[in-house]
Amino acid sequence: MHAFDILGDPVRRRILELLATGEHSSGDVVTVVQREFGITQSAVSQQLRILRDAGFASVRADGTRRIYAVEPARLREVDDWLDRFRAFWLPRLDALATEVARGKRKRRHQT
Amino acid sequence: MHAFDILGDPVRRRILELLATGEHSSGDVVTVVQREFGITQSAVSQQLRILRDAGFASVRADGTRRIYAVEPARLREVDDWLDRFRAFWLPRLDALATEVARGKRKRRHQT
DNA sequence: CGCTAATATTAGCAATAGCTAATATTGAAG
DNA sequence: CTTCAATATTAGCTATTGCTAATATTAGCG
Repeated sequence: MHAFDILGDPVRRRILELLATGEHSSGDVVTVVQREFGITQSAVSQQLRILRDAGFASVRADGTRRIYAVEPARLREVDDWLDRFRAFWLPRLDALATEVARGKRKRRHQT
Repeated sequence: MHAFDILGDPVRRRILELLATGEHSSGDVVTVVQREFGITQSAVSQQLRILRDAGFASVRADGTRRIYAVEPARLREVDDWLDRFRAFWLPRLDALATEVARGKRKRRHQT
């Protein structure tokens, strides 16, 4: 499934924003999302599963808790896709910045 | 409408990829998308309208032709949203790269 | 004008996505 | 080994989305 299909949902985006700040238990995520979107625990759990299955998040058990963390690879795909548009808002990188940008791009698909 | 909602469709993404390489007439877009997705002119035109309405593309008339161009602002939104995850794949920018990255970020929301 | 080419619009249909309600699973603690 | 708390799963409903087919619009040209 394409990265953008996953990011097309506001609940999933919100969950990822939350995970961007650090690990969180399923319960934590439910609390926040429930407050902001007014949906059930079930709905949040389903979205967490979608994020897992799509490789945007990983889980580990901590007793009866499930601790979720963001998995950056799929988000890098989005960043890579944007490369083709960067020329529009970075019309001319000077030599130095170009080097850095190149280095950054090369480093991709390694980790 | 959120940028990601627009980018969640493969036809729309393909159209934007096409426009990233330069301006194209509606007909050009139809030809390419039709070949790759097998959908009608109508469907493509509807997607072009969605891209226009959402601010991802602009049009100008050239006789009976409509020439489409990519409008980068909405794509920058996506780039901005990704900022919160960049720390995951750029764990430590050296001083130089940091300067460049900062400059880049500051320049946003100006144009 | 009347015709044609290029494009846009509309109505209606079908597939999918995301939700709720109900239920299942799993681990810890008494 | 039962009970409770945390989380996941399933079935089924509904709203939305993207499509086709048909039709409308507009510009250029004879």
